[in-house]
Amino acid sequence: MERADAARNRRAILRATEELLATHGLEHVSMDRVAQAAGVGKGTVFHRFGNREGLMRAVVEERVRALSSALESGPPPLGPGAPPAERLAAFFDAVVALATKNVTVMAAFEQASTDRLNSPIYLSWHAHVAGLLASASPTLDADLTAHLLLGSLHSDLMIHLLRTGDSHRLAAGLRSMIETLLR
Amino acid sequence: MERADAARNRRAILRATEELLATHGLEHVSMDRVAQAAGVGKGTVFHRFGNREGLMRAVVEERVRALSSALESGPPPLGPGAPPAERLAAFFDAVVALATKNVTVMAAFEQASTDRLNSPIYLSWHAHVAGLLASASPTLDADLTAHLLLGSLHSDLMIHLLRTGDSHRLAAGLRSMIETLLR
DNA sequence: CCCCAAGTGGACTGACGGTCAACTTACGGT
DNA sequence: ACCGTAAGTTGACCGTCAGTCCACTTGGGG
Repeated sequence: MERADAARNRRAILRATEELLATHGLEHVSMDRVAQAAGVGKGTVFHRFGNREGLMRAVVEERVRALSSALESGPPPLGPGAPPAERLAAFFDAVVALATKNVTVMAAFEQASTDRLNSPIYLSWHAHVAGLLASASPTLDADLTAHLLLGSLHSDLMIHLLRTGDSHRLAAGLRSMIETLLR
Repeated sequence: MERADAARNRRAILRATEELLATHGLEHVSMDRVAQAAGVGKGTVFHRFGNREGLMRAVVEERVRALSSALESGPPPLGPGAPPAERLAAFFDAVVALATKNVTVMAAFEQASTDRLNSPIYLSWHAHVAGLLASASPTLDADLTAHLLLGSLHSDLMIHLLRTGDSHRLAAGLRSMIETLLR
């Protein structure tokens, strides 16, 4: 079990990280600053989260949890029940919205991550997309296509689209791309 | 003009960087080690290339130069003359082969780069792809689609595909994706 | 051959992620 | 109510990094 003070500190650290990421750029959010902002020693941060990657992953996982559960047990078209093509469209609408609202957090995670493509979040999203693609179109290379579609969530591109004011085009573009691929 | 010793050092630094990247992982290639391996002082490296990003960009540009000139003045289907769809397919075949052979170099550049999408190389590739897409299918969002297709060159994905032995599927997948999109 | 702009080198700085051993504390068992 | 201990906390410390700076050297045009 996790002691009460440990749980309190975990929450404090997560909130401090989120706030620092929101107010300053991700490059100014060092582990020292997180510790200071959370009012704990640096050792505590590392004891809780292992390393920078672990901390950023925890922050991302918090922001993503709602979508994850909606995917596996929510109402259609996001959850099970709707036809694959519709579920795919719904998923990308949702995930693009999520990524747009959390660019900085996602970017911080990507930067700290050594193997993005093996992170639990990416793996589950990839499995979800690949599975739906495969059941909607058996001739497609579902595994690879899933990677290509998920590549659109890369923070580089998100930041670029937000800066140029073109972010609204991403969801639409993906929708029509999916439609074309499954035709 | 660049003095003779300066030119010699520039080449030595570039070669040292390439060799270190090839033999050790990119995370073990520090500016100090590059300087030492090239037999020059660290100050010289920074004087020549500005910063880590500049050095890595220079290495990448060297590896990419042949493709760039083939695109704008080489024989079809890579160069001008062939129909857009064929030029696109040829481009992605070539660029995937290039990226496969130079994963480490590309990865080092990405990691050191602060704004990949505004680097000269990416800008020129994006313009090339977007232009061809637009002329082959006026209804497409060519600009966005070009970003999505070029996302497949991200080193994360390349490394993953190489590790799992699936790299050969990338070129094929892109070919059929382009064909589908332009149909 | 001389001069100086161009080039060089490496000690130095500040910041970083991560470690660790000494210290403190929550809390289940008695 | 108290105590023993496993769990948690801490910040000084470490090695490494990218980048700076200035005293010094040198290529090569006039």
